[in-house]
Amino acid sequence: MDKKVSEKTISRMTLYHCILTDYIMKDIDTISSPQIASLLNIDDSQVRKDISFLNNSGKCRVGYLVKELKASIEKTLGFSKPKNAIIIGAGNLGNALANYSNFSSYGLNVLALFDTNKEKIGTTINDKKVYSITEINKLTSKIDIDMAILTVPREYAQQTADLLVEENIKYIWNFSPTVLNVPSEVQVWNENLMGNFLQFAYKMQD
Amino acid sequence: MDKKVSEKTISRMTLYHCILTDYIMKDIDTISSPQIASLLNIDDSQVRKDISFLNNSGKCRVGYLVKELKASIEKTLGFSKPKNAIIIGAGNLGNALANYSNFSSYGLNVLALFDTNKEKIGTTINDKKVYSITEINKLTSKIDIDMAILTVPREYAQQTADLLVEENIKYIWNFSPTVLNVPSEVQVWNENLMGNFLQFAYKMQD
DNA sequence: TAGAAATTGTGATTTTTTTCACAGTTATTA
DNA sequence: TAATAACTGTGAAAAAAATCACAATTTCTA
Repeated sequence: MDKKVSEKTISRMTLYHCILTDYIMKDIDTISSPQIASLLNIDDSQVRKDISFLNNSGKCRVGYLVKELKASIEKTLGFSKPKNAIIIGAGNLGNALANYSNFSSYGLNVLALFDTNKEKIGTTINDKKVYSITEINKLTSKIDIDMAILTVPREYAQQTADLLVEENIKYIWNFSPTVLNVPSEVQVWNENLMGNFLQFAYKMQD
Repeated sequence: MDKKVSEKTISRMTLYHCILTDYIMKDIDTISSPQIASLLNIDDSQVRKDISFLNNSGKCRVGYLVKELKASIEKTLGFSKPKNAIIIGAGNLGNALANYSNFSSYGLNVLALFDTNKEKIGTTINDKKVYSITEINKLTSKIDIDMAILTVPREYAQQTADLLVEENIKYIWNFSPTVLNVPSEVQVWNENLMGNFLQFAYKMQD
């Protein structure tokens, strides 16, 4: 691993990546730091400093080569190593995520879903089977699961997380609006849609 | 409006709010800063400093009163003023969000959905009607819409945003994996699920 | 071809955020 | 009741992040 890049820089890089993808669709070959900066309402030197962590150099008076820069970001963000994931909770959100076909092009392979609802068990969502959550061990014992995507209702979130910890899953992408209590070796990424709305709402009351 | 609270503090407050909601469900009356801090893996003085922005005081040796603290956070985060929203794009994600019954208890009222797909137009999702996007003006001219939730595919995101700007909508909660180009008076909050995954994936490669 | 303009890359500076350290307070325990 | 332990609240210090400023370079224009 190269030098450590801060979480803030990584977060911005994912936005640069969006912009670059758009530019490629529009067949534009080059992009400058002031262009990126103005789309994101940030300082252009910030953009250049972020890019300086990649092994990438721009051209004076021209900017960066879009494709090259995109590839550099992908390398740093680790697109290269695909990750196996399971979705726990086949409700609306679990469904939406299972149908999100973009995931695989970003290196995230959703292998299956798990739920407790008997009507859902046995069905298929976007070619992925829905299993009973009691069968989770049958999968985890066979295949290395890198990540669980947790979309169960908040009242079941903690007990489901406990189960995932037992199954030795180390990374949980948590969409339940609750803070999970897990051992320190397990990492949780809180999506917290409700919280994000509240943050946005706070900005709105200006 | 009171003193300005930083975005980082607000972001943490939404997590404190989650924790407090859990504590209420568990019938626990008090909580201390070290308790909150250990759940979030942050410093306890950070928690206290954040709380100091609220008009709320804790008790030595006891901590904070859960209900009181939750109410203070809600006041600061502006739960009080309900916001009218429309969802643009009745696909999987739009569907999931329309079904998210929690929204209203956080002050977000989804009034309707809009789509271009004729099979969806006229249907109802969780008591909310789906209209043709060409009819958007009929609603915006009658009712004050505070926010649009954008869940259309990336290739339509910009043109849809342009339409929303025309309709004088000032806040866009953008779930498309693209950076929107809008006038400076319009505020965009990028949800960027893909980007968040990439950020998490970066943490995974340690 | 000379001057102007646009851009990168990066040290230095400033601002913001986090952490530290500890006085002051209160409940608990021996 | 006195000592101890567990808190809060907050200035001071440290660390991190963002911005500034500018030299160096390249393209464009007249």
